[in-house]
Amino acid sequence: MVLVQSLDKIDFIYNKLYKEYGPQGWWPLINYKGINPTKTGSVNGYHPGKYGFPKNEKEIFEICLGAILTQNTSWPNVEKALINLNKEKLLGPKKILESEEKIVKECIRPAGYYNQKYKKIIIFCDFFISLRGRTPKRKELLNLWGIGDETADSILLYAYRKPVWVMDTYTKRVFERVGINIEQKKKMKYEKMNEIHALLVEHCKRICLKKKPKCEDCKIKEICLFYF
DNA sequence: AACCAGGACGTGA
DNA sequence: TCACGTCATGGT
Repeated sequence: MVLVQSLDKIDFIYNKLYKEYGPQGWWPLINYKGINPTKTGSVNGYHPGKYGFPKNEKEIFEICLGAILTQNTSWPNVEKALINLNKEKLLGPKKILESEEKIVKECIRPAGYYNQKYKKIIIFCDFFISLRGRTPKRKELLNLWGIGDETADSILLYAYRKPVWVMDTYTKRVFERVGINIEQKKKMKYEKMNEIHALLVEHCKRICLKKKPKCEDCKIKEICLFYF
């Protein structure tokens, strides 16, 4: 116990969850499906243990689009939309802008909110082209209609490999439970930031954020303020 | 068959 | 600031 408390909580969580779940291979890319046989319903595993993604502009764009499409939406639905777009050869900003509204909306329909998300995507395509390959600033992303804190940080972390925290429902949940002040989050190298966020998502899906949390199976319960 | 998913925005208090 | 309604499909 004393030893645990003396360790940094973030490191403790990272080590425990990594040992339990293994590398998660985020962000999902549709051309790297199913490499990792481990899964929890929504995820097939992608490129676990490899942090060299995205490898090109197309993959960067795909991640950005996925980040928008997955707003309040389960990943399988997003994946359907991305596969549809890919089939229509629309996984590129210019292609989408040149395409008919009807076509694009039909592709992204499985991801839900397709009217709103179409609008968000069009705005983002414009912005993405204007970047000409450079990394966007967080404020620039937030200025875009349809991109809030979480989507912006997801894009920065997974599309542009910036070591930032994505404070989504899952991360907030664990931080709250183990008593990590979200104002004093520790920054680490990109690879670790990438992995720990994915691990927190996996942990919440399996254990912490289920209707009835499975606290008995939780590997980090020793530092949980809600566990007795 | 309700419930909810890797949110963001607009509105009114 | 903050609480609430809206947006929509698909899996459990």
